[in-house]
Amino acid sequence: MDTTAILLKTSLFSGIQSDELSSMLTCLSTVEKSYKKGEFIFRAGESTSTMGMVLTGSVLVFKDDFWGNRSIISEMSVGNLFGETYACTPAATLEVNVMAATDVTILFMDIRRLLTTCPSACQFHSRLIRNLLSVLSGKNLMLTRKMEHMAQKTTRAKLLSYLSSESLKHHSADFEIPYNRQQLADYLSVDRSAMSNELGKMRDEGLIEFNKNHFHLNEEIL
Amino acid sequence: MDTTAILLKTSLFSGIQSDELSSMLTCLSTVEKSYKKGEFIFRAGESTSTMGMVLTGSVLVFKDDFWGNRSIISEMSVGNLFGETYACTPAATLEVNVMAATDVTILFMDIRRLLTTCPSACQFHSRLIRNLLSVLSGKNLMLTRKMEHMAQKTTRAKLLSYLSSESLKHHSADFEIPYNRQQLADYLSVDRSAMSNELGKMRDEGLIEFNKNHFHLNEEIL
DNA sequence: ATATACTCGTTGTTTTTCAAACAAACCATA
DNA sequence: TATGGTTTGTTTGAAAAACAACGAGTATAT
Repeated sequence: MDTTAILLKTSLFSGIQSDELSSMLTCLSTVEKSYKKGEFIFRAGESTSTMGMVLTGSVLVFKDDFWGNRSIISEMSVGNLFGETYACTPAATLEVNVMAATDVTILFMDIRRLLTTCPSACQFHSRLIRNLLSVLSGKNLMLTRKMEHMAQKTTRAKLLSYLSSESLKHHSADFEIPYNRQQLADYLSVDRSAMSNELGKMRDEGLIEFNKNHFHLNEEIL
Repeated sequence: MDTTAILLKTSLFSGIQSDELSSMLTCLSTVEKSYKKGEFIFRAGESTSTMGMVLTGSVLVFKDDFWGNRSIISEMSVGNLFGETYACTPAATLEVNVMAATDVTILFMDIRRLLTTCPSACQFHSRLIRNLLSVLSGKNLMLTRKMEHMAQKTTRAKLLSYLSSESLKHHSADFEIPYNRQQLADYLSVDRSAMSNELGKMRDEGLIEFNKNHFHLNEEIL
């Protein structure tokens, strides 16, 4: 699938016509770039006036604290935006890292072109800005839901909270999660081995089944 | 201080001239309303197309889970917006509660007036929308910072993470926090008594001093 | 095919949290 | 000033999590 086809499906470009897109991309000074798995796309401490959109592959957004503990904020796959928060407040320096979770291609956009150019000059600026508003409020929702998982007291409760919400999101008791065990532990802020242990117990008790990244929730917890 | 003076200082109305304000307020169908401490302003499960701004007093934004555990997301004081995330996505129902933390007066604004009216009809709409963008990205920052506190493993680490960030915010080793003990525990997702215990130990070890809501961080942890 | 690195599960020990109950301090107000 | 309600601090045993170390399995690259 080419870049245009991908973009037209994203929430940022929702409502934009295919023939309008190319002039918008020029207007936003877009640059496409590829990264290998494990490479940093943004690093905490840097500042940026561009935001990125995942075109292929996926990225991880995370914070590392002073002691090296990693806290994963989210995984972003095709069509998702990252860095827009910092690009919106140019004074701020990045507080998060963004790393390629797989080989990825990223489309960078200069957000200043979106915010500072006179909106009436291009009639689609205002549409883009309102789309961006909706992207940001979606992220707020995502963050408050993640906090709900983290707020649970026990590892088991955190897992159930997360797995239930994934099940809801996928409209199915079967689904794949985008994290391996260590990443899931870093996402929920728990110890990996303790979490692995807890998953095993939950399987023994018949609550869930899983194989690698595939999970199935049994009836009793739905 | 009258409503106009308050509003002109808020980030939502930043850059708006005093003489423009009153027509904007009409345009946004604003309604002012008072609540007693403890009253609900929004309830999870409801839907809303209005967002609120705190004019006097303060409110708490929180989630209660099925078992009655409360997770406080944030306290909002004068000038802060709430509910804008849900007002931005009209389909969504509220996932949080908003309660008066003190006696408060709230200014409600119809966000649809902001989003759906033709932006060119009123030249200040676009300014407001961009301000709203900046408010939302500020909230994203706030949420990721809060997550950083919650991601810490021990109660002590959570407290230190939170208190340090408050100290930074106030540019001082002395500051007041907006929460009582139970609220702070609900904010950090820890047990109140264990937290109280930990605070006591930290005082004994000379790391911090506190009296009610006033805290002082000693040199060794700055 | 082999070496290497990575992932995942398991175990036992140590540390922390949880939950409940109670005491002390504080506040509003009658 | 007396009183009742609220907030805060303290203690305790029981439960849970964190930690560290190990081994098996899997994938990857040479």
